[in-house]
Amino acid sequence: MTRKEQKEERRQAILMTALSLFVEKGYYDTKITDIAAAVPMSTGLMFHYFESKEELLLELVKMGAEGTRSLSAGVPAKQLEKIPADVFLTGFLTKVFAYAKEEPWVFNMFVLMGQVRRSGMPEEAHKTALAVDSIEFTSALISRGQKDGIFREGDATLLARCFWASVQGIMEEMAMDKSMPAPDPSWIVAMLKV
Amino acid sequence: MTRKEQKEERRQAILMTALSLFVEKGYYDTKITDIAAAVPMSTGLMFHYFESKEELLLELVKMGAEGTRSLSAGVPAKQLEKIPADVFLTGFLTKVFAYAKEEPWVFNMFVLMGQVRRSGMPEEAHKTALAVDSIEFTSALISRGQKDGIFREGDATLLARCFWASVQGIMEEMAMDKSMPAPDPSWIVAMLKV
DNA sequence: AAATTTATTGAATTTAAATTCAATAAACTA
DNA sequence: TAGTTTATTGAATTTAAATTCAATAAATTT
Repeated sequence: MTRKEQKEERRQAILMTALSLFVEKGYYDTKITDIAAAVPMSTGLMFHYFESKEELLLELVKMGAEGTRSLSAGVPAKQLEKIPADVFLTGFLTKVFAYAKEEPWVFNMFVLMGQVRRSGMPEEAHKTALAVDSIEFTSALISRGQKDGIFREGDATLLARCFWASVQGIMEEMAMDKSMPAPDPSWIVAMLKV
Repeated sequence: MTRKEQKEERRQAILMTALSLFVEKGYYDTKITDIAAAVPMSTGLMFHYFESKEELLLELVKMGAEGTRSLSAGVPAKQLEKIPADVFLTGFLTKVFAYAKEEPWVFNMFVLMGQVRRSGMPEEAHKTALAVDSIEFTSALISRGQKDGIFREGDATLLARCFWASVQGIMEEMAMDKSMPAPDPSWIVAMLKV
C-alpha cells in the first residue's frame, strides 16, 4: 500500500472516530485530545492530518452532503414512478433504521447533519449542510402521493419538512439511547397518509 | 419596588435573553459578551447576577423542568378521562404551536430542553432535564387510546418517545426558520392513530 | 547505506473566552 | 447629609483548549 493510501486510511479512521464522538458528546464537548485518545494517536499528530478541528467537521459535513445528494439522485425516475409514494418512503426508512445497528456510520452521519443544520456549530459548516435536495425530492414525492389520493392534502413542502424533522428527531433519540428499538417506519409515514 | 425585586427582574431579563440566544445560536456559540450586549449590560455585571455561564444554563433547565412537570401534573385526572386521547393530544399540540408566535419563551424553552437532553451541553444540565414525566404521562394516555381502539397497537412507551421526538424535531425546525408555519397538529397525532 | 521525506510525540505557545477585580456611580439607611 | 450597601463598568487575569514546534523515529528513495 502506497504512502498516500496509508494516509488516506488514517484520515478516514480519524473521521469515523470524530463522527462517533461528535454525535455522542456533541461537537464542542469533544476535545481534540478526546479524538486523539480514541483513535489512538498523539494530539499533535492530529494536525498532521487535519488543519483544525473545524476542518475535520467540515470534511464530515461534506461527506454527509454528498451522501444525502446521492440518496435522492440515486433513484432512477422510472423505477420511482412505479412504486407508490408511501411504499417508497416506508422502504427508505426501513433501510435507514436498519443501518442504525449495522452501519453506525451512516446513522451517525444523519444525526450529525441534523445537528449542524440546526446550528450550535461553526457557521462554515452550515453552508455545506443544506438539505434542500432531500426536501425537494420528498416534496415532489408527496405531491404525487396527493394526486394519487393516498396522502393528505396540504402544502407538500411543509409536509416534507415535517416528515424529515420527525425522522431527525427520532434518530437523535435513538442516537442518544442505543438501546431504543427503531420504530415501525409506517408510524412515521402515517403522518402523510389520508 | 424593593431592591430584591429589581434584582430578580433583571435576572429574569438575562435568563430570557440567554434563552433566545441559546436556541438561536446554540449554547457554545453564545458568548457571555453576546448575552451582555443583548440585555444590555456590561460583561462584568453578568457575574453579579449569575456565578457562571453554566449556572445560567442550569437555571433555565430548572425552569424548563418545572414547566414540563406542571404540564403533566396540571391536568386533572377526571377531566382527562372524558376526553378522547387523540383529541387531548391534538389540543395540546395546538396550544404549543400557538405559543411559537405569541409566547416565544415557552417555545424556546421546549427547544432548549430538547437540546440539553440530547447532549452537547454540560453534564450537570442533563440530570435536571430528564423528561421522564411527560413520557410516562403520554405513554399512559396512549395505552388508553389503544384500549379504546383509536390508537394503533405497539409498545406505548416507544410510541410516546417517537411522538415527542417528532414534536421536538419539528419545533427545532420551526425555531431555526421562524417563517416556517406550524404544521397541523393532527398530522403528528396521525402517527398514533389506527 | 546515506540522504530525504514523512510520521510521531509531548511539551511549549497561542488564543479565545470566561471570570475576577479595582474603581466609580447610584441608591438606600440612619 | 454622612455612611453603607448595591449596581455598574471595562480593563486585567485566568483558564481550558486548540494549535505550533523542536526533536526523534520510521520509512522511502537514490
